[in-house]
Amino acid sequence: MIGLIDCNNFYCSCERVFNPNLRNSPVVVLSNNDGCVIARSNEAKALGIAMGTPFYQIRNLLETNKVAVFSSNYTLYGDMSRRVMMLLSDFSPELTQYSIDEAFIDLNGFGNGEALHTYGKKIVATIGRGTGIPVTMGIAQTKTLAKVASKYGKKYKGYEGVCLIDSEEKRIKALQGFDIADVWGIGRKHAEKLNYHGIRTAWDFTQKNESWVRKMLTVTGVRTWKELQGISCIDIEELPQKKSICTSRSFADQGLSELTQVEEAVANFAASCSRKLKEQKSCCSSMTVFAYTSRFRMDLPSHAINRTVTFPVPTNDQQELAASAVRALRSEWRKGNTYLYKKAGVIVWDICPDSAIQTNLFDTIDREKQARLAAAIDAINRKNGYNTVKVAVQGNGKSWHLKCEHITRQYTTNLKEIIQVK
DNA sequence: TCTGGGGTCCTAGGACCC
DNA sequence: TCTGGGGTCCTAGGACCC
Repeated sequence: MIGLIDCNNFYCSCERVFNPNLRNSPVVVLSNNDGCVIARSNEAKALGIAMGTPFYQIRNLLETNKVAVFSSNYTLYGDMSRRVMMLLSDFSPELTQYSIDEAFIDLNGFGNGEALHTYGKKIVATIGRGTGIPVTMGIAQTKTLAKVASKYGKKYKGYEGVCLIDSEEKRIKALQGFDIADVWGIGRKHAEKLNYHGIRTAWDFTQKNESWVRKMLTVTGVRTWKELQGISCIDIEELPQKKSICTSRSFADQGLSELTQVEEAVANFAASCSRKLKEQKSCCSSMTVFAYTSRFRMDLPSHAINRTVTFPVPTNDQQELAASAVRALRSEWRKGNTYLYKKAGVIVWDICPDSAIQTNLFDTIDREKQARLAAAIDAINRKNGYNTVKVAVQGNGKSWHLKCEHITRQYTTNLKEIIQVK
């Protein structure tokens, strides 16, 4: 059996831990730049606030209903997630973290029926007590069925946070009452397609034959189809290395029009990619720099910059990445350019371990010297904070900024911002 | 006026090889 | 007039996830 532990309305719950007076009132958390709603408490969902709604469109609704609004505080959420996962790891030798707020655990050998149910309740209670984050657990034979179970667990209070699908009768009943669009792996497009063919519930879907499913939804659809029947076939490995790493941001208000502004942004995104590469001990061989105008402003001229460069030798060097990103941007920048760029980013690809680098006979950089410099810079930054030492082109942070007018403190990761008791 | 960020996997089609 | 057969590799785009 497999258990799925899913934190309820995770970002909202994190904020509530430090603002307990909000425990029973509506809360939303906004995306970067205070752009869209990306997390909602149950009370906020009940007000009809949809996921992804632009903030400005519902500002009045939020005020009228006294909804607490927070800018996203990823430092806080990341740390709370770490705490949840740490507690959870005590309950099973096999834990696979699937996202910031979800993990699968292997429950084989932990009994069945009532015993398993009791064990689940113990997990939910322990995490709730240890972190203040409410979680729901779904238990079933496959990951996809565990997802189904956890949705039932969230929907009906009677389950007290743990829903178990452990018999053929329960499986059939669960699938018959489950909208196909809510199945893990079935997105909007696939749901439309299946609806068109008369499939409304997960059960309807399981009644089709394999070749039909393959034709409609390719091999990934077949996996979902099998999993719903209790045949486990989705493997989620702890990804040892990411295959691509991206850092991108939207810019506040209308966007940026000056080359120097976008350069500064792109240099910082490249530096962030360098840091992420180093965290997973890897280097990249190519990089894409992109910038584009707002896709919503039909009244303004639109433009997209997208340039990929390759490196002679795989690298994670902050200076090399930042310099290359800026060069790539400049090479695409049109003279007299007056576009308003709303978003930009840097992606690094072709990632390999930093221990297995193929050197280049025609390399012009003294890599040993550069590595010593980078190590010195990293050491200073580790001690004094990220970006204490940086490349000049990264600027002073004044050329562009993110909007985050409702951000809370870093309660758990910064001593200066620790919670105060009156 | 204002509309997020970061990933993975699969397929079709083009370029290229002999 | 008529133009093969069988591969591999790469990329862009579309689908999905949170």
